[in-house]
Amino acid sequence: MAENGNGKSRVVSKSALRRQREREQRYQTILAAAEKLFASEGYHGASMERIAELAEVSVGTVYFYFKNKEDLLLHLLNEIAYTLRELVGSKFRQSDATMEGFKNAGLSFFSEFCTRYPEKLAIIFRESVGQSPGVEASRKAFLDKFIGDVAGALNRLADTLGVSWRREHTAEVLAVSIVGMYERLAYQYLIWQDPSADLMDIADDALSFIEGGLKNLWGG
Amino acid sequence: MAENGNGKSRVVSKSALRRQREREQRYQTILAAAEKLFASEGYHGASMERIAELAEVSVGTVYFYFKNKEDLLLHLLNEIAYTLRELVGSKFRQSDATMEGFKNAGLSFFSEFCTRYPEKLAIIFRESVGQSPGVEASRKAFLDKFIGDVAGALNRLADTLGVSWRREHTAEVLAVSIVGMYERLAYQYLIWQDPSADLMDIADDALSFIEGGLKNLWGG
Amino acid sequence: MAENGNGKSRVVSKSALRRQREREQRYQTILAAAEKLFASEGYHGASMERIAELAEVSVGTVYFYFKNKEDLLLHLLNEIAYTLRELVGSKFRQSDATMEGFKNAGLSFFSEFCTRYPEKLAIIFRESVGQSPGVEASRKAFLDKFIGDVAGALNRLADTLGVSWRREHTAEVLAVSIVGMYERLAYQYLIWQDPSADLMDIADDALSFIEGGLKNLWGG
Amino acid sequence: MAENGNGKSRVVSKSALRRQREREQRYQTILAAAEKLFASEGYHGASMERIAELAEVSVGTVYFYFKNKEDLLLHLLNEIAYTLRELVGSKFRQSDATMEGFKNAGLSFFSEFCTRYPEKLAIIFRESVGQSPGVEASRKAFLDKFIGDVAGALNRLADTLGVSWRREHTAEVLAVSIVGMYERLAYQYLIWQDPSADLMDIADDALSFIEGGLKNLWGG
DNA sequence: GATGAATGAGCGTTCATTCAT
DNA sequence: TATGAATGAACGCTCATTCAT
Repeated sequence: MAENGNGKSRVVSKSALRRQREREQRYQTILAAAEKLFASEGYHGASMERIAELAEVSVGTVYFYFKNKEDLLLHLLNEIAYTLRELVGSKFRQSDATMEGFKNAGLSFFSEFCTRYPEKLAIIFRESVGQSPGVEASRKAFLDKFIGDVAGALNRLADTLGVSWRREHTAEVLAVSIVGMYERLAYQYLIWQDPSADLMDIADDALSFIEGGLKNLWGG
Repeated sequence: MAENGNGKSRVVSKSALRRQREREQRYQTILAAAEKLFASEGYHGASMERIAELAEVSVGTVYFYFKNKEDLLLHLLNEIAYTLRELVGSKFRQSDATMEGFKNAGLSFFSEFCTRYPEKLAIIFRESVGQSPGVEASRKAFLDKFIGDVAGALNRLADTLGVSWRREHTAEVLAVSIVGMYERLAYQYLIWQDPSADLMDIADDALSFIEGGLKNLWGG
Repeated sequence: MAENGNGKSRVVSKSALRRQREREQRYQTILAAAEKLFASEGYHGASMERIAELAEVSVGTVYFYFKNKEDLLLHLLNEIAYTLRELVGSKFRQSDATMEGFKNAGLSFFSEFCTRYPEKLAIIFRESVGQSPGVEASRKAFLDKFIGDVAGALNRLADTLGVSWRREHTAEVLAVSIVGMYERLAYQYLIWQDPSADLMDIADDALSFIEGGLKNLWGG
Repeated sequence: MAENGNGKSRVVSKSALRRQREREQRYQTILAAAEKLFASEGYHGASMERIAELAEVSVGTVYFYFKNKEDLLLHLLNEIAYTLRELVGSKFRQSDATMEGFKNAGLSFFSEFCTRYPEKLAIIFRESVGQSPGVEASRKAFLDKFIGDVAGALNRLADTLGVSWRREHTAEVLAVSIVGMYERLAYQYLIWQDPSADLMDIADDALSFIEGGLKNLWGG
């Protein structure tokens, strides 16, 4: 439309685009308000009214963008899960099949995600736990994919080294274990307490531990 | 009182004892009802009335034994935490400073706790997450102690082998990591899905991984 | 229990009875408040809070006695239906198979029910119309029974006179018609306007009309 | 305007006419959508958004044509009332002062209105009952006119037969009664249940009953 | 004229908690 | 001690209505 000479049509197009942009912005504003409040007051502690207030819209508007409170958490969760996989999962998927790459991917969980987005961390590992079957399903879907990212990297590592796993599910079990380690370390040292030691030292210890565990399995 | 010759006092004593016993029983009945309902309906999904109903007492009675709903969860959590440390933490504390002992202690988490008490598992790792500052504090206190159990075993292992940690907090970090592994493995394979592979194989993979990680750290 | 000499047991019995009485009274108080408000503000216009206020109880108490707003209307409707059948339907059921008895029964609809209970009249013929499938079903159930009362009287009249109906459903159709007459007359002259003529004259006209219709059918 | 030679004005006129036609069409489309939804979901169950959706216009457009929801019901009600008086009331008004004509007019209520427009039937006798003072007033206005149609026919019948009424309001009372009969018969056998007997048999029974009632009153 | 995003008062309902008996 | 009826604050949610575009 922008190509033809019709001024009006261009105007329409412009205003439609602007409306689209505003719509997207409002959606994000509400999501951001929910993120902030869910993290600080807890999912149940944050009322829809307070979320609307913080987003500077009316309750009705929140319900215009999200079906209900659970839907809001669900979308927030998916957004966070996407961010986490974008920042960290992608590192595992792109890792160059070296131990160094694998460790760096793990490191990015702490440096790129946890410290930069403590609220997202709190929501994905604390607020969304056990809230409802739907949310739990979404959490599982995310974790399965994230575990898949890690397992994929492990498999590529094994391939490169020409070694194989002890059992069919070993790679998956290790991926689950590694994700569990990351999760609890973040919970312990970032949600529950400030890291008394430097977080990078903590990550380094954990990653060396993982590296050793893998090397040993592979007869290193 | 029961020792003196006063018949009446002995009777009183008897009935006092009986009352004491009944009291304790009621307390446990309510706790058991809460455990069942929290695990199946979720903490928020289980109302005090339904808990009272299942325990075959009135709501008022529940409030006689527990200050409020959070207090009920708190006591339940502590009971479960006690059981878990009794069954598993004790193994770490008593481990004979051999790798075998350390692994067996880890194994008992799955065989003695998770499979035998799936409801306790759901409550401690799902239902009590992020419910309130008080509950979080209780969860943290438990996990700190449990992590201490594991760290203690690690330290004894290191002593025996005559090796030392890379950093001051390394043992703690590893303990946190190991507990995180256990937690997520249990969540993944027991709360979210039936283990497609045999649970003992899963535990064996994880424990070998841990063993390797430690050995490697220690220049094994 | 009151028979044995045990004073305490009598006391318990007394207080239990009193509680029972109070319970019943509260139930009736709430029902009465709802009747008043539904009649004056309409079913949708009357909020649960206002009903509670008028009954001098809390909202929670209303919900203790009634599952929800529809349930409240349903119970009210049934109570009113019972009253109506007690006052009027019974007259039809007991009518002595004379035209006089039949007409007197019809008269009692106006004199015993409509004028004495204008609020019940408004609820059963106005407020409960088309409110929900459940309420509609209850209304139908009541009307079917009431129509049955009238049809029964008609059949007894016919028997006595040794006449038979033109068709299988004629008695029912006439009963439906007669009930419809009563209903609309009451709506017109008592809900919508004060009877410009004397209500008893109106009833007399209608009843003579009915009498004539029946006589004529029977070759009178 | 279309008559003058001004081409432009004719074009304007044409488009003005077209616009006028479209306007009328939109109005009717919305009314039809409301009729359908009020009948199937109930007045309160049908939201303005769903009505707009079904009419394939926006909510704003509905509010352009109708002041508010009550206004929409009011217009719908008047439209239906007009149809009913057109189809049935007119028969009473035009009845040739014979009993046959009077009965045929009554018959047309069932054959021309109820069976052909079950949704209109539901709205006028169920959905618009007790919705608001304004709607009740409109309902009353319609029924008064309809009752007037019937009363007029009755009066002409009486005139022809050279008989007079027992009382001043007798004709009106009978008209109200007859309308009530029709209303409830339709509600009972068309809204609540399929007629187990043939509807025309039902109507025939009712009309014979009426005929007899009248004849008898007039010393027939 | 038409749009549809935005509003917000108001609703029905829940449930942890209390307290007279 | 035990009861369970009573409380009422607080919640999630709806939907008729408005108005800038």
